Amino acid sequence: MKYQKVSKQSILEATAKVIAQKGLDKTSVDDIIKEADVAKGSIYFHFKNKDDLLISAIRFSAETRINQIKEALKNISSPKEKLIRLFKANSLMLKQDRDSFLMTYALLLSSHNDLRTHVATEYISNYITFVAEIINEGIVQGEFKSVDAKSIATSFVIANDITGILHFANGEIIEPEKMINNLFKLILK
Amino acid sequence: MKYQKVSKQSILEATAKVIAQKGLDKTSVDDIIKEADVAKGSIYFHFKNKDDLLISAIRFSAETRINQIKEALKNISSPKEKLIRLFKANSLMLKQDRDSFLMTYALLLSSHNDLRTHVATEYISNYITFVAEIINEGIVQGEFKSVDAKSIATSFVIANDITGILHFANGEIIEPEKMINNLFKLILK
Amino acid sequence: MKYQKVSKQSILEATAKVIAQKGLDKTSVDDIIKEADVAKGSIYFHFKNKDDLLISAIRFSAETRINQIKEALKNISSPKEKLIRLFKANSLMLKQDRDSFLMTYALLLSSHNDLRTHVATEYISNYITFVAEIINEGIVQGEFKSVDAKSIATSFVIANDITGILHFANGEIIEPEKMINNLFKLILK
Amino acid sequence: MKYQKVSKQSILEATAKVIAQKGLDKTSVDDIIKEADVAKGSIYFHFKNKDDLLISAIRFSAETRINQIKEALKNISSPKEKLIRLFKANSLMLKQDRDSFLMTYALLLSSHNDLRTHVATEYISNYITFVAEIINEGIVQGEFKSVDAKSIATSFVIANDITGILHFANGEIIEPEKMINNLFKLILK
DNA sequence: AATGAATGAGCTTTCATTCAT
DNA sequence: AATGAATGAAAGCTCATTCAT
Repeated sequence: MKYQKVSKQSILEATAKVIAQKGLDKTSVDDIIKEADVAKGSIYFHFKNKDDLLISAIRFSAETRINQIKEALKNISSPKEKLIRLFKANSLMLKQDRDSFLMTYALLLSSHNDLRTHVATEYISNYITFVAEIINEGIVQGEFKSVDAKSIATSFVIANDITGILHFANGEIIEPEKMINNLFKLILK
Repeated sequence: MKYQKVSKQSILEATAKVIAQKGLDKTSVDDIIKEADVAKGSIYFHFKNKDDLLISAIRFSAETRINQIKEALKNISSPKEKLIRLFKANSLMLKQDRDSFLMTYALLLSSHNDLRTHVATEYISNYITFVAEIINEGIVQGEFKSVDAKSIATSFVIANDITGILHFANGEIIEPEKMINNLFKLILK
Repeated sequence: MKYQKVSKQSILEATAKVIAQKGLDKTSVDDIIKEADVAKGSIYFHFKNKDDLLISAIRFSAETRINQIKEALKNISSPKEKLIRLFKANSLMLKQDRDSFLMTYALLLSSHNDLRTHVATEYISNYITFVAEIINEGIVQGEFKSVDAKSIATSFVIANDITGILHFANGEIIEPEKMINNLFKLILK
Repeated sequence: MKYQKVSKQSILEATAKVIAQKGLDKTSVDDIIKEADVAKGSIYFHFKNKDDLLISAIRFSAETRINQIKEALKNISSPKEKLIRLFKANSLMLKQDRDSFLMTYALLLSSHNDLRTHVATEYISNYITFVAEIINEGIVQGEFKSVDAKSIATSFVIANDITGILHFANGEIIEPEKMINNLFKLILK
């Protein structure tokens, strides 16, 4: 391999892919450089250390997901319709890249009070706030019952993601779509 | 330290504590023996290897929790009352022993399709089934609306546990009790 | 290699030998374990890190030297005779194990204000003080002129060691024995 | 930073400074480029490799020092006065640029029989020869006792430099000026 | 049963050197 | 000439596991 240009983003994508394949705690820097086809030193030129790389990769994935969701909701005005589309988009992404979700939650639960947790919590907090806003719109517009938006948003988002991760790992847990539909009915007027 | 009797249970508790403190992938056998105050060899006398220890620790914590919950519900007949007590007991345990919950979910999300995931999923499956049965009773007895019990149970259990773990790590996520109350209202007749 | 007993001292000796062969900055832990015939992990069981090992090895060598010197002076009462014997013993050791001296001074000059310098300075300080005491005795007993013992001791010890190290590396620098004899004459009455 | 002219001299000075600060075996090319504020490639344009840089740095420092000394002795005829001035100039340089002395001796003692040692020894040899000539002049002119000039010169130079380096690092070793004065008295008629 | 020193594969990281720009 | 991203061999270190006591 000879002095090719290394892009930070391609390292991040390779990292996310390897984490997806091997799991967070079994991913080695060697795996990543093989996948990204870069020299080991290049990793450490672009990232402070392995943890920095892992966190950056997961943040990158999470941001990509959020952006895709927001893209899917453009031009939709009905909050009800928005929520339906949002969870549909989320489910689709879960099926296509379950590992990206797994990574985020694994990171979230990998320890606490440090940078890792902070990055993962940030994503989930943002996501919940975004969903809560839609629910509040729906309440104002009369589509949804008068519920506590934050509570509902929190349970929807977390239950949906985790159920999705587990369902696609083994059939013991029910389909997230079925679950979310049944929850959804409860807040519809 | 000289030839003390080693209790398996104290190793399991130490394991849960260390994983909760340091995160799954940063927990070493050395950390565990320091916390448990036993010799390294003793770990390998009582457990086949590190993974066996981790899995045993999930099983132990999960069984302890389930038993405590069942104990708390003895002699209660109203399904509504049962659910209230169940989530109260769960919250109490979360506050007292967040470590054990964190470990269970950390292992659940630590990798793919292996024994760890299986054991953790088993616990959650059992728990969900138990809650779903109570909900079904409540529907039959007319205390709850006619909902899909499995869906509701799944979302309640998962949202409650994860929200609890996150809430007590940092204030960014709402209180699990508040959330579960607001969810609960939705299924009450 | 199978679970043999590892002695700390044999590691220290092997380390000193490797430093002697390769030089302080080219000595790797791999070199040391090959020489000592122990596993890498054993090094890190007995020493905090590589620097700790190097410093310990050099301290060990320095102490051994000082003890040999003191041994050589036992039962001698004349300060003049003591000094002669001391520098003879020192020269002998220098010829036999020039590298042990080299190590000490390399460490001394390898950086400053940290543990390394402290250890090396300690040895030299002790040695100088020891020589100064002999000179003072000699002054009192009338064998030596009335000189500043500390100044003379410092110059004798340092000039002798460094000249020895350099002389035995290449002939460009004069023999330490010749030099010290000529210095010695200057303080004799 | 964009296309500034790189001066070889500033790299050499930075090298001496970094080695003095961090010690020879902990000095990296990265440290040097940061100190010199030049690009990494520029080092390898001006020097064949790291060892070439180190050797050039000794040469540069040594030549600078020798020239300064010779400058200080111009127009002085008395050997006694010459020696006094020489050690005064040396002491001044040591105080002002201890780095350069430390580097020279660190490299001198860094390994065996290689180019580094040779270059450093060359400097010391030259210096000793220069001092010995002055002493011989002094003997001829009747200012000094009839001593072995080379022996005295060797001990003066080495003891003075090393004592100086050590004294200014920590107070445990006596002042070089005090020491050299006491030595000086011994050869005065 | 319990202990803890010993093992070594495999990990993360460093760093002298190269080279496209 | 100068720059700094890219390279990869080699370094230091960790840690699950073994086993003599």
